[in-house]
Amino acid sequence: MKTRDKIIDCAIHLFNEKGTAAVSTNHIAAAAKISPGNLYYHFRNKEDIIFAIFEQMDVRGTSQYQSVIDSYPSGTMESLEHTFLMIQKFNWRYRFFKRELTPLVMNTPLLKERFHITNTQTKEMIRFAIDNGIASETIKPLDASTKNHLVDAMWLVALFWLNYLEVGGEEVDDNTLRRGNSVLHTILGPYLTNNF
Amino acid sequence: MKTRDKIIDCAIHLFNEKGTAAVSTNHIAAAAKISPGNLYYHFRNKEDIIFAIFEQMDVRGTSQYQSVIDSYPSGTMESLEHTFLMIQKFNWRYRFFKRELTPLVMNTPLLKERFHITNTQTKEMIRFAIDNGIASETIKPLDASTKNHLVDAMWLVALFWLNYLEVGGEEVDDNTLRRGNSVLHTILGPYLTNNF
DNA sequence: GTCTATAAGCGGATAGAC
DNA sequence: GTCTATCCGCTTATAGAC
Repeated sequence: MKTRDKIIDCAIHLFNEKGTAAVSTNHIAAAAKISPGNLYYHFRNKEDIIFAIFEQMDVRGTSQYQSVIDSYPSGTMESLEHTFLMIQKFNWRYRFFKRELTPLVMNTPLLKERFHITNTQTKEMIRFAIDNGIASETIKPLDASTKNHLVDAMWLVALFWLNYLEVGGEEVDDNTLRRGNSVLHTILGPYLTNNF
Repeated sequence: MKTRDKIIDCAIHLFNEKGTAAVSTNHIAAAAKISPGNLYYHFRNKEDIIFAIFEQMDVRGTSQYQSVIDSYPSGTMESLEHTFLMIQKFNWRYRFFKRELTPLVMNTPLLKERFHITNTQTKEMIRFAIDNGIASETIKPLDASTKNHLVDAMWLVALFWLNYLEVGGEEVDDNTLRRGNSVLHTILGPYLTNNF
């Protein structure tokens, strides 16, 4: 394994354990069993490492999303559920990032810019899925503003469900993740054609 | 103004501007125009200050909630809307706390314990409001799990709407806060008796 | 690419005078 | 209650040898 990747792996692990603020570049170097100087050969600073982690997340996330919609066509309830669970497992893997999402995005200009792109794309995908649902008569026709609010509601739940569980002192496991899915279904359900 | 309160005020302001990690006790002391030593006379450390801020939030929040439900009986749509907007304005005032909610709650045992109480109480209030809505036939009868999921959905939106706006690069103003209200209405609307 | 050594600075925290 | 002075430890970051 390349040193650069080893650094990223150890950083993810430590950040998930203790949060980015409590983890120094020295800690990361020690965990990766390299010298502090070596770490600075590969990265300019901690921010740079965090940004590299974000890029990894972004690339892997896109490819995972692709494999879900290859298996379950967009706009079906199956694809919705599998996408949601995929996102949650993903968020868990990089959980420090979602926990500190707002400060990280706000205080790092580069990250802000890049996250904004991903964020916008994701909302467009949700909108696209809803449109497909309407076209295939899974979802009832919606006026524009209701559709916008549903996109917001669904993306909000997907982004923050993990945080919601953690601040509530709940375990993150299959049960609680599935409950997130049920919450999503409670929101979307009344807008489905065959809900009752 | 008492020194202790001056420290708390300056700390809130600085934390909101730069986040808790970037603000040292020295910065707070300088902003409050007192010596670093004096700060340590009033608080054991930074964590202690954050906890004091949480207590202030908690006390003021409870009293504000009281004045809302004194004006608008629990279970009406007016009370829901006013409560939501009140919470958002409140979250904005202590916005650093909501931005860093998960790390703060997870890494501070004392805060974890206290937040858990508030969190549980709030969910009970939402449930109480829904029950009142059902009793007064504003809300259709709900089975137990749907009710649970609605409580989760509504509290999730109330807790994280500000974060949702900020990570999306949106301004926090009357417009976007009202949009949060609309999202809530899109979620709850189909469960109302007179929605359409 | 990787190491050792180290500079420079900051943050947390305390002692002791007033 | 408030100040000044100060100590320790840690973190970031770089220089230079291998």
